[in-house]
Amino acid sequence: MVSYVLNGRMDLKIAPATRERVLAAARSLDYRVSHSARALRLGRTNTFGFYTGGALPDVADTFYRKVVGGLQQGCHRHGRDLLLHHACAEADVEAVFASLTDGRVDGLIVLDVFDEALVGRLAASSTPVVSLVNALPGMPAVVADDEGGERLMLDHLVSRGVRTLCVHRAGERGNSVARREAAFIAAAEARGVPWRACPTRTVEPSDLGWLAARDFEPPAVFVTWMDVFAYTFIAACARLGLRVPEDIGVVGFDDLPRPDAPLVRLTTLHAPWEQVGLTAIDALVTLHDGGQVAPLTVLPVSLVAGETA
Amino acid sequence: MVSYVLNGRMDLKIAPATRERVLAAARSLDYRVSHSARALRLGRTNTFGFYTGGALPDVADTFYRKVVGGLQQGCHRHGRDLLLHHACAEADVEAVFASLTDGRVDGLIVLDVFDEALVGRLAASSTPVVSLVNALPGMPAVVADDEGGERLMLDHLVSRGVRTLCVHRAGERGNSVARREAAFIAAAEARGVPWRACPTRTVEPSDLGWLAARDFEPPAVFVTWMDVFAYTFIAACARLGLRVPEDIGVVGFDDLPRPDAPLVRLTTLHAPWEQVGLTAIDALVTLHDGGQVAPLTVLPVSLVAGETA
DNA sequence: GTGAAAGCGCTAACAG
DNA sequence: CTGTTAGCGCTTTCAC
Repeated sequence: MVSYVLNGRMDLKIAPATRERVLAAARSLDYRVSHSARALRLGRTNTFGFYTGGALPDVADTFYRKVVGGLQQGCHRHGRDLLLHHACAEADVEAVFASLTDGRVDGLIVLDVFDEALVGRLAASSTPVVSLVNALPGMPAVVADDEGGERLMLDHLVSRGVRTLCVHRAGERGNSVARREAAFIAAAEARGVPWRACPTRTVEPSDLGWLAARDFEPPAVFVTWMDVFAYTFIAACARLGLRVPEDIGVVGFDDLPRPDAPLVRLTTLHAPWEQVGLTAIDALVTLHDGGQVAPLTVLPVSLVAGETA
Repeated sequence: MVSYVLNGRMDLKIAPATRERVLAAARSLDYRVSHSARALRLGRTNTFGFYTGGALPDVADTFYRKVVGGLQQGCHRHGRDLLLHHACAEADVEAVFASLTDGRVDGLIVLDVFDEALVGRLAASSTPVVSLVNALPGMPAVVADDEGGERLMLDHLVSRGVRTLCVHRAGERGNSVARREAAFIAAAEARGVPWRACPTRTVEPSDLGWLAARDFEPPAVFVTWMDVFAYTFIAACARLGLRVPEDIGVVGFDDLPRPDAPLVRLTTLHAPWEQVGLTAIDALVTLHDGGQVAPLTVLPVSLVAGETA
């Protein structure tokens, strides 16, 4: 059995002479396995796919790398390959769905799929799908404990004697950022700590009027839901001549490494994004093998007490 | 011809009634094409692969996104899919080579493949391969004009009356960073402008002695080969109490957008990384169709006069 | 222990 | 214009 030899299988007894004969022939013919043929025959590809809706904004890069790193590690542990599907902005839902479920991969990890029709198709398909970071209807998800993290953050800020909570209103809905915001506000209200909304979408002067006017009572902290936004805020403060944290503090979420050395160590929440990716692959393997997985897996988040609040 | 109908081919005349019959059957059976079967039959996958050696460091994220964006756009234009291969650090060269050439993709774009054995195998394989950013022996490459860019930069600095050129010695060899460094130094010497080497590998105090001691005569500029390093340098200057560009200027290369708003607009060289990716795909398509491509394609770089030098 | 052969789903060529 | 069929390269079952 040529196939047995080439795959290095030891479960069948093959005469050493025969084995060597096969190997020699393969070498001389410059034999290369055909992935397509094997996949067709086996009905599986030993490959998992990663699909993220639309183009990832540049700001998400480091986060993305963390997640993909976890996926890679998980795939490696289970002897699977990882295929990074590329979102095609112009393609319609059916085309994207077709290309995701054409048998190229045995299962799918999805992130930031906001198209409800696509989510529905994927949830109903026979391909196992696991959602990352955000829970999606109809499929298991692996997420960070956004709510628990924000409660930790509120406790931290209260213990530091903060007087004014300037809460970032990003205007997002139904995703992890929105959950963080809701959880923080709920915690503040439960503790009776006053807060105010700061609709600082960008660092444009029009959005930073409250900051430029120093329209807050120190000690104040600006509470954001992503590190990258906290860093942007720090840059804006520097431009406006405000010191962090003396004039106003700032906190984030993610605890992602920065490409350039930041001027300060940010006070933030550490979310285990690699672990999220790794856990999602574990779930996908279980699903692919016909097992059951929890509809929602929540991974813990911890406080990183830095210098900014 | 069921196949003709399902593929929406109009070159063969099919009776509308038959066409509709086929389509109805496909719908009722929830028919889905099999990528593997089609690939096996056709001997092609309409997919190009992107492979980058080892894990990409976090600092390269934005650059990576730019390049991949260009690849994606190019693939889309040519109706190809893009498969992002994942480097598996533990796997040996033969295993990586086998997985890259198992017929999963019709051609390969490679970036930062430093293993010479792997380069040799790929160059000798029947799979078309195009190298990006760096030229590699035995395969066509698409690169930015590192040398021309650095000449532009030298001219700019000279015209601004710089007196001391502190040149970053990154210690890299044989890649685009090394080419930039060599070209800048050659241009400086050709113009008779003095320069000195500054082995600032990191922002550790031990590497920044010359900067902390202000061991340079203003107006001085620190010349680096990547934006990310220039930003790191700016952060170090801030920590040491030096102003940029008053005390010392700094310039970079890449002109990549920053996730957070930078405090200053960096003086740098704009390299068209998306265009590099796009051009590489064009070349790969030509190669795959049996055509010839130039061994080296050099894309122009332009000066971005910012506020830091 | 080893060789032969069926068949995965698809496309293209060919006969009707 | 339409139905049938060979065969892509692989794995696995079945005779030998």
